Amino acid sequence: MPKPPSKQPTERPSKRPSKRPINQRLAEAAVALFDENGYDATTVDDIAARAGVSRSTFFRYYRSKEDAIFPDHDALLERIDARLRASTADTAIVAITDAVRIVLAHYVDDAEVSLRRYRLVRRVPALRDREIASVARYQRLFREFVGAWLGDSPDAGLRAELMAASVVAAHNQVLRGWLRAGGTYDPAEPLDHALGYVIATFRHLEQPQDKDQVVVAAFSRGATPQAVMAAIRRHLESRA
Amino acid sequence: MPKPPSKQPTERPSKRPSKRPINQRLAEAAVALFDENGYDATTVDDIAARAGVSRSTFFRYYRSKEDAIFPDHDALLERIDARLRASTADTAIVAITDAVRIVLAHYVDDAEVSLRRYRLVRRVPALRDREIASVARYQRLFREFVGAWLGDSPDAGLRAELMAASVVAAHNQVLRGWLRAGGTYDPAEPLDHALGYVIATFRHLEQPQDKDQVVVAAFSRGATPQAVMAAIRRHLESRA
DNA sequence: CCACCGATAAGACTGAGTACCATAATGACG
DNA sequence: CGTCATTATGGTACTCAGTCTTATCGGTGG
Repeated sequence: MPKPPSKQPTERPSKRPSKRPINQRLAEAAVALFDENGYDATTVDDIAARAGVSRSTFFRYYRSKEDAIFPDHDALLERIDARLRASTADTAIVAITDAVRIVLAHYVDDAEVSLRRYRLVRRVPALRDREIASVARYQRLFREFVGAWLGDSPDAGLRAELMAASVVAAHNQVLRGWLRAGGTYDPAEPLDHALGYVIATFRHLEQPQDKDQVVVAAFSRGATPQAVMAAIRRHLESRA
Repeated sequence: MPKPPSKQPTERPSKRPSKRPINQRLAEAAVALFDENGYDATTVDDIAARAGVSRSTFFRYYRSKEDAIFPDHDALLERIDARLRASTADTAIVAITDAVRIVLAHYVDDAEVSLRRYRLVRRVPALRDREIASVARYQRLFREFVGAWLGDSPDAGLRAELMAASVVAAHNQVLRGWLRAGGTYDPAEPLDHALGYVIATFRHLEQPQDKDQVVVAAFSRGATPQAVMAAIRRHLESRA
């Protein structure tokens, strides 16, 4: 198997004509050519030529032509995985929230690149499918995490699938809105809103026994307000 | 552009050596060869040869090698679209439920084919990605339908995305369970259970104003039970 | 200076997918 | 029964992605 170059091949290169690392030059050349001539009309040779390297070198850095557009998906996937693994059962929701925030931040931090890629991916079916497949891998991570979290409770599989799908869908909805708007605002608040929506959804389902329940309480008319409050508090806390 | 053969090219063919229509013969040859030699090791020439036609003919029936495995996705997509369109706002939930049932039934009706395809898709990344992209198209249909249904209510976009994702995830969860079990049971009940779960989830969210609300009522100690009931009824009905 | 080693280049090869043209089958019609 | 138009099919050539193998380049340590 072809081993990828050990590191940034030239941290401080002694070569004259090119200073940026080759993988960046290739990615930039790819995006530029895709913009200019379209995805299908651009060959790998074109990309390599503009980057000033050979076709062989292109494939040493990217497994495929599509890969040049999604250079950092694998690294991001690993960060998400790491964040999820670094959590216990009682911090699961925080871990999920954090993980989604990491993904969104990754796009926002590189708004320029994200927007250009978005415009490109939107009109090239092959790239769209590729991106969808990537999203499915995130969803799989979340599903496995939630599944392990829920253990073997009833419907654990179904709930894990639904939660993962909802979390990813919420993220995508927020991200797409931000991209469509040209990245002109901070999507942090919309994301929290969307995630809050999702979490509220499933929190309700986790305590189905409480739904539609009506509590009727009767107190002696002479009871002090403190006594009434104490009784109510005892009742509420017995539920938790 | 190459026009696909107008109809089943030979309803009752006069040719001797082959009676089944060519598209079926090609699909069967493809699946058989993929089973025997693996997906990558099978070339389009191999498939065409086993089906007794030329390579050109293969590409006239299927746009790509992958297409031979998913011959009926387009037709199914159109059926779903038709079912969704044939509904009004107040029958939306029924339409969604029906549509999902149609998809599942499509797999169950051809259990043999579905199971073989499942085993194949599971271990060929290219096919997995392709299938994921197909699922995304279903999800898109549902999303657009739900979005139109919700109109411009607050968070309509987010809710449409979440509902569509949940409906599709529920279907996938049920289908995968059935496939993993070798198609040995009727998944209709599990599907209804899963869809019920999803519908309950969002029904709760549609009345968010009631959540976490506590009602405290005080009545004169001498009030008759009828008077208390009447007061409660008035309060509840004022909410509806 | 030499030996080694990783990065790159160069070229051959397979196979998917496209385009184009030639030919065989079919079906309608006189 | 022949003719003509239509349509499915076969065949061939081409582009390009992706793989593989070999050669060259450049630096580094001995």
